[in-house]
Amino acid sequence: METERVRAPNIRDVARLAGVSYQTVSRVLNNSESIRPSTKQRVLEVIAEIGYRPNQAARALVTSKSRTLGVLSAQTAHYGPATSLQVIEAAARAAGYMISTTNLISSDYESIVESVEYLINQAVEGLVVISPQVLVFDAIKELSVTIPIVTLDSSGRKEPRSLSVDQIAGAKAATRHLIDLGHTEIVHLAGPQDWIEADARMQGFLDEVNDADLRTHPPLLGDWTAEFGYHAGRELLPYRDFTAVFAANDQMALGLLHAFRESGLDVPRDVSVVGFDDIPEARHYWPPLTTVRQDFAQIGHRAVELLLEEISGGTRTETARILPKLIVRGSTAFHT
Amino acid sequence: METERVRAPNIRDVARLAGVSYQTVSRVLNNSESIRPSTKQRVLEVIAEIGYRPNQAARALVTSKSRTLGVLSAQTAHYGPATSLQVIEAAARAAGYMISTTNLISSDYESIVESVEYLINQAVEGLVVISPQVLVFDAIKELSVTIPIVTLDSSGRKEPRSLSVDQIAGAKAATRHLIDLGHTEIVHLAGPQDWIEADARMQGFLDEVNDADLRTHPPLLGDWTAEFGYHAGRELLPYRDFTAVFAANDQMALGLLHAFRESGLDVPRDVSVVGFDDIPEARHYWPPLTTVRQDFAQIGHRAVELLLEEISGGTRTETARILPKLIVRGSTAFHT
DNA sequence: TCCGAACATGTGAACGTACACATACCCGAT
DNA sequence: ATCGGGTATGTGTACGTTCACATGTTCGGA
Repeated sequence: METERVRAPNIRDVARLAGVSYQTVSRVLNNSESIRPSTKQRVLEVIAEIGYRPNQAARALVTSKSRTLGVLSAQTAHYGPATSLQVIEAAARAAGYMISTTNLISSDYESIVESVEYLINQAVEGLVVISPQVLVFDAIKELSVTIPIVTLDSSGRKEPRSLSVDQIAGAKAATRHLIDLGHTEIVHLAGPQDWIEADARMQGFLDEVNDADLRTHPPLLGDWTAEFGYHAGRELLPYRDFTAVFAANDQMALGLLHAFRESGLDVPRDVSVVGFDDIPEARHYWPPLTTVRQDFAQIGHRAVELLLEEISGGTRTETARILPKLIVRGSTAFHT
Repeated sequence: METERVRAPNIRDVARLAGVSYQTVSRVLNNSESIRPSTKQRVLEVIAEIGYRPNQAARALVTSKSRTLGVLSAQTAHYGPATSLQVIEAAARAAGYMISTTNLISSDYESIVESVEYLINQAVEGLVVISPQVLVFDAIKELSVTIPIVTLDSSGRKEPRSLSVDQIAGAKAATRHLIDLGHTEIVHLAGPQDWIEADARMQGFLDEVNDADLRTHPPLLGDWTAEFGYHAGRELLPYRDFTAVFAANDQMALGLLHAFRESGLDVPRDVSVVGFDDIPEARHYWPPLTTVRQDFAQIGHRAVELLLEEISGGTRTETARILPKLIVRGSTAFHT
């Protein structure tokens, strides 16, 4: 029966029990070469036996590397960001990094600055910005952040390292689809304009509508929620000067479907609706939603890849570009 | 023009510039009392001027406190866990803690152990287990984890510190609602049985059905997805020996709605459907879904509260209990 | 005027690891 | 036998902070 162990075992405890110096133990831990296999074996046995775990704080202190990545996100309760986040966490872990997350609740400048500072204080080695809002860039600039950053961008901002999901192309594809079906009066239910993604989708929509010389309906600015989509739908109804709506995400599209159905309109016979994201539920909405698929998992994965590459001194500056894909389902039909 | 600063300023740099000892700076940083206001002021000015940031690693090393909470989660892309996680992160941050997350992808024992070990290696001071699977408890036991744990439990497991959302009561309320509407043939579309939540909901359903002396249909075991709900709905159709379905979450309920509608059945006229969770979209499904609301935000908040309390030496052992609430919408109707 | 207590500040260590460098060991070629 | 060079291992130190303790400083009361 031993006495109560009050202190966690450290590298020197291991060394003593294995009959080697602490430096040898360190070498084993860091997979250094030029260690005799038998020695390594012995050390590993002692480690397993006494349940030694390297002290990350001590490591971080001496190497001045936190092995932590910061993620600045928003809307983490939504499918897209949540999925990306999940993949980022897994990818980072696989690479021996941990993740520190901040979820932006309000989008005022102050809280953004606070979040970025929080991450900086964690000594994160790199930063992933998910679904960035415009102000995030300002905050990063003002704080003169010097660590590598990857933004899951979408615009023409031309940050040196951004992972660009071509939202504009996606929005254009969605709009083009409606035009090809014969629709000439198309309304866009946009996202909040301080979101880069929302802005890009609106841009794509406007571009395509202009190219086709159609009348431009002023877009409605929403907040991504189904609730908003529902109310927007109800407000649109009295006018009936449109035959199709392109919503900036699937949730808002769902709200539209609800509002239209409730008032006796049939989708897609009377109105066509297109969403964006292709969340897993979209194909089970009624009618199944035509939408634009983004591969959130791939986005998260590439983001970590890019970031780690830059942290380890890579110099590649091209921006990765991911193309979203139009998924045609039952919520769109020919305008007759 | 100074030379390139290659090293981040430390506490001694601050001390020198402020004309005090490093210990005084430390005191300022830790809000120690008995510091002359003018001294504190001067130190703070220097800190702001040179952009000094305390080195967390050094702090953690000497205090042997990581100020990190571990979160063991699953399904983080789903609304419920994602919402809880988001709140947990915010609450922890507010308390000066950071969060280290692991998302369980597969539910095999090995990967659970790996995840727990990962968190332990981060030297987390406490552990929150979201939507736990049964095996998680075994893993925690086997690894003889000694840090405080709060599980967002739901069962009668009687862990000393669990935050119990009374899933059984929720499931009973949902089932009772259907019975009150005159339904006697009710099917339960359950979640995966290695999930404690899924098990508890099934339990509540079975209890209520037995209490009412109704015929017990064998529950279907699903995987939480709308896709599964859809296929389950299609498989149920040929039998038509039921008039109501209680799904263990809203997504599966959505799939059911899809399958039923597709085959010409009207919900709620021909079949009533109840979900669970009350995700924000549920009220915009067609028909708007009757479901059981859980306050995921509150859950996350209380979890952190409990955990921090225990970390700081609290000894309260009662389990907090949160009651979900039945939300009646259009997907349920009297059986005629 | 002096003393003691409360207050304010300073000094020496320790936390656990990795890095730079020093040393011991082994083997083959001279 | 001796030397050189690779391989294997050991020793000293630094990282930046907090803690325990030591010292200096101020102020009211005798």
